[in-house]
Amino acid sequence: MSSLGRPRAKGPSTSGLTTEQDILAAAAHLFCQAGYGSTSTHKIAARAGISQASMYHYFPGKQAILLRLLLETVRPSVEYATALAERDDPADVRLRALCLYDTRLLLSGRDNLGSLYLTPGLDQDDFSEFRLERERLYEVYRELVAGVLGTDPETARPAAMLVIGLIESVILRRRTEGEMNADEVAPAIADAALRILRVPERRLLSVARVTPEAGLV
Amino acid sequence: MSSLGRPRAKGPSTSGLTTEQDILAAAAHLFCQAGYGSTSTHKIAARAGISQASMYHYFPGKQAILLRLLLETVRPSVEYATALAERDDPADVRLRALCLYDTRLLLSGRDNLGSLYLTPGLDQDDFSEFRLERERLYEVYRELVAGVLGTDPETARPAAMLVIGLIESVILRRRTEGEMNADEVAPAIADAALRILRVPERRLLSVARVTPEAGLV
DNA sequence: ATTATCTATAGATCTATAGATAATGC
DNA sequence: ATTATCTATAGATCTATAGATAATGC
Repeated sequence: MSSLGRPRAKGPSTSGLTTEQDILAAAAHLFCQAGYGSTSTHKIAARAGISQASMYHYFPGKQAILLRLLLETVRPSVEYATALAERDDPADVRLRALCLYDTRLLLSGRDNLGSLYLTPGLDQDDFSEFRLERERLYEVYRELVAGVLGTDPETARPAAMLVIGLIESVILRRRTEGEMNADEVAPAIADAALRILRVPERRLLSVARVTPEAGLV
Repeated sequence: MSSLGRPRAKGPSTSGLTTEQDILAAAAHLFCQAGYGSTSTHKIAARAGISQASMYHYFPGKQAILLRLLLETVRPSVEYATALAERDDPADVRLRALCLYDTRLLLSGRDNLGSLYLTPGLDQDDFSEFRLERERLYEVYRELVAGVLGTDPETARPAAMLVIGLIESVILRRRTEGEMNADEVAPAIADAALRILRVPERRLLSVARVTPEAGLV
């Protein structure tokens, strides 16, 4: 823990994190609480325990911080999904696992990081990297839904959007209702996703049996 | 159309709306595009065709504008829902009608006004009036879902949240995917809502038959 | 020498108010 | 006289940069 550079005016970080991580954590909290637009670089720096100017040593601006947070949030999902896509379990089993995983992810963590997806302006060029990752995730959903329905992925698009919408609705729900018990909510969401796709109730029972609550992979 | 007061510097409103409505429309557009926090009173005024200071003649600040927009968006839903709650059609028929109505409402209008529900900070005191209205709407959902499930409304709460989440997911979808055909999406959402509640497929067919696409009431 | 931080600050922007002004109404 | 607007502006805040400084590394 030798510390290079001039020491912080307000004392060293007590978080045990790097300064970059302190900044990301501070921004995550403020973006989720007050919103991206209402959060100034000064407030982020203050919460991270550094001066406003020091932030620019790590990020060229607020936008770059948001992009990093978005990527860090979507990437675990994409990785899990692409791993799932290569397995040969039945499609409904894999889809249920993905729903469980994503719902848990959205309900986990101290801040409602999923709510960053709701930030206006993500259709701007600067966020194309995030949009691309998200598109990869959506693609896996389409493939799995296609597998369940017995159609091709393009035909499955509207149904997949219903499923994705249901999953992402936990972001809004966490916002309005506060914290929830993921072990109750996640299976309820996953089952609802399969019901939307008309998976019969008796099939649901056996799918639930082979999906360990921890998810596959 | 006699016009009281000093004329606007940039010429009279071409919208045919009152100045108050011009302000609300301008704010709606900017809040939805750039987000509440990133929208200044100056930008709102500029889009409304008045000076920044003139805005304060109509609203004490940005927050009051947001509140008005939120109330104007949620109230039609609440009215439709409470009217529905008093009818004696079967619960599944009424729930389907409400889902159709709300989905259509969220998909209608030039701006994605539903996305204002996603604004951080609505848990602040200043928005209690909006939260109360929204709670009234949610209550009707719980009653109708309870009717479908044959339980009491409190027991129906988790299932109702799934349905509400599904409906509200069209806000996110409109944000990410752009405009959609409400006549395709709304029935798909409504049917999915009933499937989540395990309404059997054959019952769905007859429910769809008695729900005129325009909804009840 | 290198690094991570700092302080200071210019210039932009933003909010909210004071007070003037250009219409109509009486 | 009343009203809806305006212009002007004080004071706060915000972003981004320049340049200084207090550590460690060599």
